[in-house]
Amino acid sequence: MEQKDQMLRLLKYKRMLLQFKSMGLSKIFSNNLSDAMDVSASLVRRDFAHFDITGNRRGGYTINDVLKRLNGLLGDQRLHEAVLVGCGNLGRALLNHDFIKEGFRLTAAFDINPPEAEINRIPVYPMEVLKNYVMQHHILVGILAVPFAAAAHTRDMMEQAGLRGILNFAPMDLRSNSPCRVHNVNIGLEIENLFFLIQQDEQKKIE
Amino acid sequence: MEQKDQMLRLLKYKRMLLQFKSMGLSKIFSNNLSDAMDVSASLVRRDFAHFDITGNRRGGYTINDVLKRLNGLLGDQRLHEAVLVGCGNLGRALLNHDFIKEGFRLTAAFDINPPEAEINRIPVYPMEVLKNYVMQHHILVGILAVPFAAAAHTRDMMEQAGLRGILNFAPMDLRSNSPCRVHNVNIGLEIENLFFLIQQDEQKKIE
DNA sequence: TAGATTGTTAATCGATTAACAATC
DNA sequence: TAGATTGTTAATCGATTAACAATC
Repeated sequence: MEQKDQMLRLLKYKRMLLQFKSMGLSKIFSNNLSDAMDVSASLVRRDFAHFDITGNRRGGYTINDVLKRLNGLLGDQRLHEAVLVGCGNLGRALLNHDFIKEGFRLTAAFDINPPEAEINRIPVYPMEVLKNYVMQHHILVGILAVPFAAAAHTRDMMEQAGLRGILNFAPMDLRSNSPCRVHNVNIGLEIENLFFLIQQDEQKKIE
Repeated sequence: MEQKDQMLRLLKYKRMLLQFKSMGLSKIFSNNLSDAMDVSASLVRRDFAHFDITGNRRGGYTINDVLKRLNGLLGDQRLHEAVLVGCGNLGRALLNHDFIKEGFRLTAAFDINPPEAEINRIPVYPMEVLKNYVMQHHILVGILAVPFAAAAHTRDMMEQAGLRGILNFAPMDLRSNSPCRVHNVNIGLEIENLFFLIQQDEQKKIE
């Protein structure tokens, strides 16, 4: 978990600040961000200080300045590119979703058996050409959306293709190995966790 | 984050043990679980001890015993039921996915403007009847899969309908209020986070 | 018995918070 | 000036780990 949480917070600060900015604000207090997100004002200031984001001891932080600094920290602002592997239901849904606003786009999709030549104008290729495509286009990140049974094998292929990061939607936690980061999004696990927590809430109410 | 992580670990232990069991094992060491998951052996033993799951100082833990205890802890084993709100691309994909193996099923879907009467045999109703349905069927958990602009409003409707937990897929973090838990799954944020971490990896390599 | 693994304690670690002096 | 907010320090908190005695 280390500083991964902090990075996620930086991304959230950025999004939140863009929202405040679009509402016409130009200054912001650590307190405002604390209210708008689930973060203490102390932590906002600490995060900012840690990355040399400074404010004014009377007037708070200048949104534009903070955004400038965050953009610098969060890396190149060109549109990021990623590929998708697995064109089942979930894969198709992701292909049909427009992620431009979120800073990246899917440039190609892959499937052992491409159901169509393209989906939402994104070309669909057979798995065999994944490696070539990834290397030629210098793609770093891929979304894995294949069924349980194919997950582990697909992960290996994606890593061998040279991808450095994988967002895994298959219902099986995949491990992260050194050259390739894997983040798991396990929908079933999240739902079961919710059920469990709610059940506990009920029990507490009774006690 | 508190003990939420611990609960997630319990769910993962369960899944992992089921896998080991299906492979024919009947005994397991804390070390095995440590190897198979991203958890130290120490933590496995601590988690188990914390929930009175005991093993044998020579032969490790009996998988069936642990599973029995975990099932008790993780709550009723009847199939959990949830509803889905928002039948766009992502919503449809979720409706077409079979979550039975993961312990729950979607019993109904809702949309301001139902595109079809049913999807994958799951009925789709207009939003107006959400509250009635949730109350009549004692549904506790809902998946939110509407666009950004509708997210906050939809969340309110779901809470007012009586749902106690929401899994939010809209690209906007929603806050958790006391009677209703909200867990956010922000795909865009996850991807951006991956890009950022990878970029940092590169920089470290250069240094 | 000798060896291996659990169960448990104290130590460590890192992240978060509280508090307040500095200062705009 | 008086008041408010940052920047920063030390205190707190909780989760994880290391280590080892108990014991099968």
